[in-house]
Amino acid sequence: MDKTYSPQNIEQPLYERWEKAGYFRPSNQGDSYCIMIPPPNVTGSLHMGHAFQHTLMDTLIRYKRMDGFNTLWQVGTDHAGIATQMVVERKLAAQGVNRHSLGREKFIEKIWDWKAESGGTITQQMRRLGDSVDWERERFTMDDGLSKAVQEVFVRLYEDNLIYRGKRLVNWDPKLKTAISDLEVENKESQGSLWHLRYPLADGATTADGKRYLIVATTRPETMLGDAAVAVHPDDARYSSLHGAYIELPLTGRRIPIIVDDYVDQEFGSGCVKITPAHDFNDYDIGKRHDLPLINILSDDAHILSAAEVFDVKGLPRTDVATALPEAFAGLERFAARKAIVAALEAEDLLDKIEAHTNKVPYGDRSGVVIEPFLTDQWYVRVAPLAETATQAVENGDIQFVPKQYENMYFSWMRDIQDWCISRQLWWGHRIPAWYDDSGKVYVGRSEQEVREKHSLAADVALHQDNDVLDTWFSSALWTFSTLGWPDDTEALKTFHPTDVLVTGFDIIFFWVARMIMMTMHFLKDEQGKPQVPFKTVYVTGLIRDEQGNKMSKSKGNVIDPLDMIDGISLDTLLEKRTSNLMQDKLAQQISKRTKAEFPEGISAHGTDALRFTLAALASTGRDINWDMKRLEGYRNFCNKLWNASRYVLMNTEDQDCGLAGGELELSLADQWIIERFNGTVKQFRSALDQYRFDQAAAIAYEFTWNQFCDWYLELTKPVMTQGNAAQQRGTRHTLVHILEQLLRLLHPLLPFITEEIWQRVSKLAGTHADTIMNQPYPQVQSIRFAQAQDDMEWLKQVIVGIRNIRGEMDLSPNKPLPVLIAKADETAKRRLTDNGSFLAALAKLENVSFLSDADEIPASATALVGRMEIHIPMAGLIDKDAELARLGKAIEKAQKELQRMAGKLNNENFVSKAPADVIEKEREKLRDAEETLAQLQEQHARILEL
RNA sequence: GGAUGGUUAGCUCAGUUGGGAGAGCACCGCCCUUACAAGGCGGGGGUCACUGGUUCGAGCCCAGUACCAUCCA
Repeated sequence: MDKTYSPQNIEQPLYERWEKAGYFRPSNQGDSYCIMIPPPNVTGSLHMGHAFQHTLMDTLIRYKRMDGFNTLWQVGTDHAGIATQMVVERKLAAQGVNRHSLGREKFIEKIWDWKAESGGTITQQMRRLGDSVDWERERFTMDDGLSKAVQEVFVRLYEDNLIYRGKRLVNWDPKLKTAISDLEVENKESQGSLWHLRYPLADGATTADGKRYLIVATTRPETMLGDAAVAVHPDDARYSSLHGAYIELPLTGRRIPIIVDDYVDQEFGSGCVKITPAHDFNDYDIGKRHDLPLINILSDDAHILSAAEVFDVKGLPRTDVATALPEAFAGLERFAARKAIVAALEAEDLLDKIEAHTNKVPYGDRSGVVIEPFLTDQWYVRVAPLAETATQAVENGDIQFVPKQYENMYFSWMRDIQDWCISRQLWWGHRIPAWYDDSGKVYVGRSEQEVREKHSLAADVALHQDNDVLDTWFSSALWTFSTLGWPDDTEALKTFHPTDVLVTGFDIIFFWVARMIMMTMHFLKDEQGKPQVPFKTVYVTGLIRDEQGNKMSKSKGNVIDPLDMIDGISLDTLLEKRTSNLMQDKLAQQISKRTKAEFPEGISAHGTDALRFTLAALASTGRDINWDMKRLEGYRNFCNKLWNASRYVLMNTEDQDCGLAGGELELSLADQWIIERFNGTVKQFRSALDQYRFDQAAAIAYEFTWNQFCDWYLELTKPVMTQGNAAQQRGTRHTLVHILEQLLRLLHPLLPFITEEIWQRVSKLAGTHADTIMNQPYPQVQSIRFAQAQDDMEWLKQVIVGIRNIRGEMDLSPNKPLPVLIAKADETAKRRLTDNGSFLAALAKLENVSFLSDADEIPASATALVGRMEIHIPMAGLIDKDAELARLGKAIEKAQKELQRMAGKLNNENFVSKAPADVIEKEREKLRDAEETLAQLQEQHARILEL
C-alpha cells in the first residue's frame, strides 16, 4: 500500500468497477428495502444539501444491502418546468431569439437539446459521491412511462370529480406569465406607503360627522380602478347611516355600494376598506359573499387595460358594470400607473395623506418579481378529500416523520389546505390532456382519439388541446409509484411499494411529501383495498449553511460544489465559478472578497469518503448544519489513520502465518479485549443507524477505530510481534486481520471507497475474499466470549495512563525506561500485572516492575493511584521534588472537592431519607473511595515534603 | 400576531427514561519511538442564555423573560 492515503487514486476506478459489475441492482433475494431519490432538477447541479441527503440515503442502502435485503435505490431526475424553461429562454435571449418567434415545438426541442447537454452533470456528480443507485432503472419525469402515469392520474382524478377547471384568482407571475401555486410565492416584508384616499359619497349622503366622503386606506392605490365596493364593519357606529349607500368612485365614474362585512377591522385606518375582488385575495372572498362583480383592470403582464373585464363570482361575463377605464392610464405598467393615479387623485384633492407602512409583498420565487393576484382560467385539484386520508396515515403512524416535530408542520398545513392550482402557462411540461371544441366545451381523455370516441364527436368537430402544462410537482407527486411502472401492475411495484424511507428537506414537505402521500394513497391500494402509503418513514434533514450560518445561494456566491470538497479547487477557479454569469459587477466584487477571505489558499482535496463521513457526523436530527471545513479536515485525517493502520496490519500479516491453515492460536489479553470491544461497537453502530442517528454512528466508528483499535490495540500487538511465540503471533495476526476485515465491513456504508480498497487485500488474509465488499454480510452482534478480558484490559489501560501521566507532567523523556514499584496490590492486580508484563513494558516504556509488601518502606517517588493500588516511580535523579508536590497538591485538591460534594449530599437528611437506596449506596461508596484516595495522596505528599 | 426549533468549552456541535458536564477542531508542553507529523504522549479550558418553580437532587421536567432562526398569517 502507498504510504499516504490518496483518495483521488482509488475512488473513481472503484465506482466504475461497481457500476459495470451491476452491484447496484436489487439482488432479488430477501425482504425488500427501497428508497426513492428526491429527483433533482435535470439541468441543475448538486449542491452540498444534495450531497448530504445522498450520503444518508447511500449509507442506509449499503447497510441494508449488506444486511441481506433486496435493496433498490431508485434514481431519476425532474424536468423542473419553470426553472428549466427559464434557463433555455435566457440562453436563447443571448442569441437574440425568443420562444415565441421559435414556436412551441422548436422551443421544446431546444429544451431537450439542453437536457442532453447538461443532464449528465448530476449523474456524474452522483457517481463521484459513490451513490449506489440502480442506474439501469433511471427515470425522468418527462419520459414516456412517467408521462403516461401523469396522464392517467389526471384523467382519473377528473373522472372522480377531483379535478376541475375554473376562473379564479391565482398568484400570477407577470414576468413569466404563468400561474404559480401559493407555495411558490415568497412574502417579503418591505417599507411601503399607505395612501389614504377620499371617496365621495353619492346622492348627497354624509357621514355622521358631516363629511361628504369616506376615507379608505390602501397599499395599492392603482387597483382602485377595479374597486367594486367599499366595506365597513356592521358595528361601526360612524357609518351605520351609510349602509346601503353608494360611492362615486373617482376617475372611473363608477357607482359602487357601501357594504357591511365582519372582515373589516374598525381600528385600521378609517375603518373603511375599498374592495377590489379581482386584485386581492381577501377582497375576492368578500366579493363572493356579496356577489360583487370581479373587475379586472390588468393585462397578463400587469399593464392597465383600456377597458375592464367584468365577471361574476362564477367566472361568467357580467354586463351590468361599465367597463370603461380612463384613457390616461391605459397601457401603463402597474408601478407607473400607481404614480399616475395617485397624482390624478391628488389633482382632484382626493388624496388625504400618505403614511409610511410596513407590509408583506409577494414575490415569485423563480422570477423575483412582485406577484399579482389575477383572474384567470386554471385547473385545480380538489385536495380536501385526498388530504383527509393523507392526514390519517400520519396520525395513525403508518407514516412516521423523523424527527417527530415535523408531523405538526404537516398537520397544520393539511388542516388549512387550499385547492391546488396545477396548470401552468408554460411550454415545458406535461401538456394537459383536455380538449375544447369551438364552443369552449371541455373534454378530458387520454388522447384526442379517446375523447372523440367517448363523446361520439364527429370527425368534422374541431378540437384543440389545452395549451397549458401541469405543475412539475404534479408529476413528482407520483414519483414513488410511477417510477415502478404504474399504471401497469408490475413486479417492481409489488416488490418495492410501499417504499421504506424518504430522505428529504423540510422545505419541500408541502410541495412534495404531502402531495406524494395524497396521490399515492388515492391511487394505490393493497390486497384488502386499503390505501398504500408511499413510504413508511420520512427522514427530514436540515439545510447546509455556510460557515457563518448563511443560507447557500448563487446570489450570495457562497455555494459549495461537493466535488470541490472532494477534488479540491484553486482559489482562481473558485472565484471564476462563483462570479461568472453574474449581472452586477458590484456583487461579483463582494463575492470575490468574501471568497478570498474564506478560502485564501483555495480548497485542498479531501476525497469522497471524508466528505461523506463529515456529512454523516454533522447530521444531528432536524437542525440546520453550519458547514465546517475543520471537521472535513479532521475526517480526512481519520481516513488517513484508517489507511495507515491497515498498512500496519498488512505489513505484519501479509505473507505470514495468520492461522488460516490451522495451527494453534493463542489469543492475548489484548486480542480478547479488542474482539469484545469491536463486538460492542457493532451493537452500538447498528443501533445508531437503525435510529437514523448518523452523527452517533460516525462518532462510534471514529472512537473505536482511532481511540481503541489504533491507539491501544495496534500498540499492544507490537510486543507480541517482536517477542511472542509462534502460537501467540498466529493468534494476534489472526485477530488483527479479522478485526480489521470486519471493521471495514462495518464502516463500508459510510466510507465506501477506502473500505473496498483495503478490504480487497485484507479479506484474502481473512479467508473471506470476494469481488466486492459491497454485498458481503454486515457484521452481527456476537455473544460475549471474553468478559474477563474486558475488565482486565480496561484496568491495565488505567495503569498505563497513570504512568504516562507522571511521565508527561514530570517532563520525563518518552525514551527513558522507568522502574516502577507497586504497593497495595491485591491478588487480582498482581495477576493482571504479572500476566501482562510485556504489554506494560511496551506501552508505558518500563524498565522493570516490582511489588512492595506492606512492610517495605516506600522510597521517595512520584505516585499514581489505580483504585487503591499505588504506582510509584522512584524519584532518584528523575523527579523534581517541587514539581511532584505541585502535582500531588492538584490531585489532593480535586479529591477534596469530590469528598466535600459527597459528604454534603450524604449529610443532607432529605437526601438520605428520600433518595432510592441504590443511589445512596453508590454515593456512600464514592465517599469511601474519595476518602481513601485523599488519605493516600496526603500521606504521599507528607512523605515527599520531608525529603 | 401564531407555531416550531435553538441558546452547553475559543469555534462547530453531542448529551436517549432527572443521580459524577462530553467530542472534533483550536490552544499549551514534550516527542520525527519503523503504520500514520494528515502523527504520538500528556495537559489546560464550561455559573449548561436569564429568572422562578417542582424535586433529596435539574443541562435535562414546568412557568416566565431575553436573544437568534425558520414556518404560517
